[in-house]
Amino acid sequence: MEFEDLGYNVEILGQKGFNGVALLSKLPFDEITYGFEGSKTATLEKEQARLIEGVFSTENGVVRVCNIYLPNGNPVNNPENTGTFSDKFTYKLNWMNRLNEFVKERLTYEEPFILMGDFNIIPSPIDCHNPKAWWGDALYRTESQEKFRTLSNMGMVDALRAVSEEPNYSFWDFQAGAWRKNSGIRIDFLMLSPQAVDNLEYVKTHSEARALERPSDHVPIEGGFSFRQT
DNA sequence: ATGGTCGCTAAGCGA
Repeated sequence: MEFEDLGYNVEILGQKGFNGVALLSKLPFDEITYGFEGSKTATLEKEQARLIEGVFSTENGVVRVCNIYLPNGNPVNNPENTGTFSDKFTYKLNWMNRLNEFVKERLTYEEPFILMGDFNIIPSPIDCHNPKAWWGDALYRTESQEKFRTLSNMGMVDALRAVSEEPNYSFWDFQAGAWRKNSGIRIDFLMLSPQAVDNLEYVKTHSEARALERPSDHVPIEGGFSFRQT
């Protein structure tokens, strides 16, 4: 694997052709958590591969980093349109409930904790180019936004919004010339515990990556920290 | 309202 050749420690939780998350680290992993179940085998048996967490030791203490791929949840309604939510949207809401419980526990540790990844949530109108077009979508409806807001209510801070009021989109669809029209959305975040916010130096959205050849539809969000002695 | 574009994997699905 080429990332190992570059000196990274690599941990992956993946389901080929479906879901997957990974962490690369130059520091060794002290602990790894695969999904809400914790172990790789239990998680792959019982749930989708959407969460991986590593704990690292620095000379100034521990840092906990969790990468997620939150379910998309579309289409929201059942095809018969009886007003009932689809299995996919229900899975999304339940997954968010479990995430919120997971984060609540992490916050009791009072560690620098970084929760990052594809949240598949557009938190507010400023986070999309055309709010009207997204209304009712699984990424932009009250049920989803409320559960995302629970993270802030518990004390997690949206790192980008701590430093910028500009839209800073992280995703532009491959379809309908979305990149050309700057019809983007901000759905990828670094959410920080208070102890992580205290050490945040900068956040940078690498929108230039969307103009590469054969790009991803997402772009990287870089967070810079300088962890001090505690 | 539909289809628009990708990746994965070899037809159709999910995003």
